[in-house]
Amino acid sequence: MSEKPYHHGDLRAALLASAEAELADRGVEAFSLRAVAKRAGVSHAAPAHHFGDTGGLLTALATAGFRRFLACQHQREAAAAADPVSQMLAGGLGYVDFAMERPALFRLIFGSARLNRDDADLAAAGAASYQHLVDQVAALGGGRSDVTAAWAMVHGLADLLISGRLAGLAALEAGARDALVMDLVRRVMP
Amino acid sequence: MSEKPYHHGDLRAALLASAEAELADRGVEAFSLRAVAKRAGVSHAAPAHHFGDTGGLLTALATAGFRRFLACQHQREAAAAADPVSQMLAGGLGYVDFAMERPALFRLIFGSARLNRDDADLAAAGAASYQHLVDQVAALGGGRSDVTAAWAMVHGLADLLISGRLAGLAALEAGARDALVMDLVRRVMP
DNA sequence: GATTCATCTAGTCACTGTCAAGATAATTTT
DNA sequence: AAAATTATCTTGACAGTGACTAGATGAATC
Repeated sequence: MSEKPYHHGDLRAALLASAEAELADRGVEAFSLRAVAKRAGVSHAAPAHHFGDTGGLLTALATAGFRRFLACQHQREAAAAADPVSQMLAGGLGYVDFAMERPALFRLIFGSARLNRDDADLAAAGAASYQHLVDQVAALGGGRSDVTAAWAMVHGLADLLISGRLAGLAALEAGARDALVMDLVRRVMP
Repeated sequence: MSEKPYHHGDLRAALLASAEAELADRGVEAFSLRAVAKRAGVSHAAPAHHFGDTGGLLTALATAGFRRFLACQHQREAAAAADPVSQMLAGGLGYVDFAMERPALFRLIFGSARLNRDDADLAAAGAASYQHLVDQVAALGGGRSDVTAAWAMVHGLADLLISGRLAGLAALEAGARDALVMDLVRRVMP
């Protein structure tokens, strides 16, 4: 196979990977479409065909990010006991895991103004995440306000952690941090 | 006084005001130094003398923002009863008020990567906000983990609200929303 | 095998942040 | 009061950016 075939093969996936790397390196605010293209070894206008504009690429990245966000929670849940309380605590830990492992992606998903809010895939991925939380709270016999309480607590923890404002908590060894996070989530359980 | 004196008089303050307006209009990610200058009716390089670069202007804006953030809480607290519980609840309401009134500024303060983290004034303003929370929790007899719990809860609420993910809560009439926020904060009190 | 279509490149435009050089006015010094 | 110094602001330049157009390349279809 030649070094530079005109057709990339799976440029869409390659661009998404490059975009995530760029996002992690430079953050949402310094995100550059041309830098993504350069990283993928492709011309500066190549992304346009697959994603339209920058917002389209970021939206696709956020959609994939939402799915991995859920996967992160499922991973923790699979390693936990099956009772609703343990499952909910595990979900919270997965939430925080994702934020700390991919802070820029977390911020993109939950805070960026550059996403196409009316994108169907993105909305579906976001709704799936929300539904997961609702299910967990329902399994505990909780209602609307319990969902809000749990979400706000875990989300606040995650956001403050990656902003560096919970330095004491962030500096803890992983096990100790998990214990503290679980303690906090327990406070808002129905 | 002529229409366009060479020396502005108080360009620094004027630029800060323009910057905040720009921030509110276009968000952190689309923030443009040149647009700020144009808005203030001044040449594109004028801001550099007062703030250095874009990060410098945003840092100054964030510093002022932190002070107004505290003022927003004080305003609520002044209207509340003097007991520690009421004061703490009022502080939480002020926290959310600020976020909903100036979402972009809130995001800048707590999330932006474009701030000079080692700026002394910014650090001091941030520390003052944190200290206020610590004091309120201490007045309730709470400790470290209570501070984290309260902060995470209120911050998570604020951040989710301005991201549009708590549409149900955001749509509530102000009084009803306040009641719900207070109910949630009460859950994490020591 | 010819045509059609998807994919990618190259070039352009207005806009951005930052730097350097110069113009203008206020302040200080003498 | 006059001169020198300093602070403030403008102008012009540069590389980098997102988006658009036109065109080149190769795969798929008929």
